[in-house]
Amino acid sequence: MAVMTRWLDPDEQRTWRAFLAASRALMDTLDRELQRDAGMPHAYYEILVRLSEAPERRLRMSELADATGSSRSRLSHAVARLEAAGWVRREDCPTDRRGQLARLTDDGFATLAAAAPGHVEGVRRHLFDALSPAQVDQLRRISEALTDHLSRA
Amino acid sequence: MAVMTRWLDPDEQRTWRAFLAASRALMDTLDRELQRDAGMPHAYYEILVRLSEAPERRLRMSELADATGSSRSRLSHAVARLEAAGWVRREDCPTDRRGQLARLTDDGFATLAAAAPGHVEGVRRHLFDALSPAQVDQLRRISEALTDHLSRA
DNA sequence: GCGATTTAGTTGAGCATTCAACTACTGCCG
DNA sequence: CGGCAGTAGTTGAATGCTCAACTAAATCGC
Repeated sequence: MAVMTRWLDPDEQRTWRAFLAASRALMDTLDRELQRDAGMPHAYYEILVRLSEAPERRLRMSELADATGSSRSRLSHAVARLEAAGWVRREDCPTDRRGQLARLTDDGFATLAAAAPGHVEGVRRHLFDALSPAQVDQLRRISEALTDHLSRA
Repeated sequence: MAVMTRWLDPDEQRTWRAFLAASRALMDTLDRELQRDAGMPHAYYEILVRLSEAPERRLRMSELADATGSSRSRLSHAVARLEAAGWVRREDCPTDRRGQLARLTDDGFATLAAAAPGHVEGVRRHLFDALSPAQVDQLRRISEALTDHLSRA
């Protein structure tokens, strides 16, 4: 049962490679800036952001994993590092003895607050300043369609 | 000299997070598929693709690094692994004694040829099938604007 | 043509991520 | 109740990436 491959036509090829190059370049740039200015990779910054927005600045490990689009294992390792840095503390979950809560410490919050302006400025300069308002809107719709599609599969 | 941070408004925030989630989910999915089906990460696949398209299936290390948007160091490590797998061979550059050429072996080409249909199918299913033709066009323009902007900075 | 700078590429250490295996607890179904 | 499938999270090994330091060769400037 030889199934014909639906190859990419030249336009699709160009789009795919452009997307690949752009998203990689953007993430690499932001990651490098954040590492330089705040001493943490972007993935860790995101974890701190999500915690800072949660009630009492704490979340179940699995909710945090979902929120950051990370695997359980990755999050476990990451939180271990963040805990060693003093930015996060682990707490037992009162309602489920298997569960753990990650809580953002004051120190972690302060570190995040110090890093945020520089990082936001980076996102603006490298992403939004390159796009028209219409393109920003298009990018949002495209991204949401993509996420939606991927989560259905 | 306190410079006001240009914070993201709610729309921008939403766009940024959607983009982050979508590109990460897409790349993770394709990476996992490629690892499962071809035993290599997406970055390595890309290296093989670029080599396969080059005259005599070989390129200078630095051109290959540029083509794949990778650092010199990363490429060195990657080619070392690809060489160990028997998919790439290093050759001395005849015109610059500092230089190295990476050449795709027949075995590497065969491996690539075997992996390509599945991977292309994945790109189509996870990316293009989720978007309208207009969105594909928008995504290309956005990506090209972004790359252009980033390379100027 | 000779020293200083730049460019090409590699290397090793340290960090991040993945995968698979594992423990411990919950909740369901008989 | 008792067993058992599913869920929560961790761990260690293997892999890949980053950064900084390094070697070696080309090129620039005088």
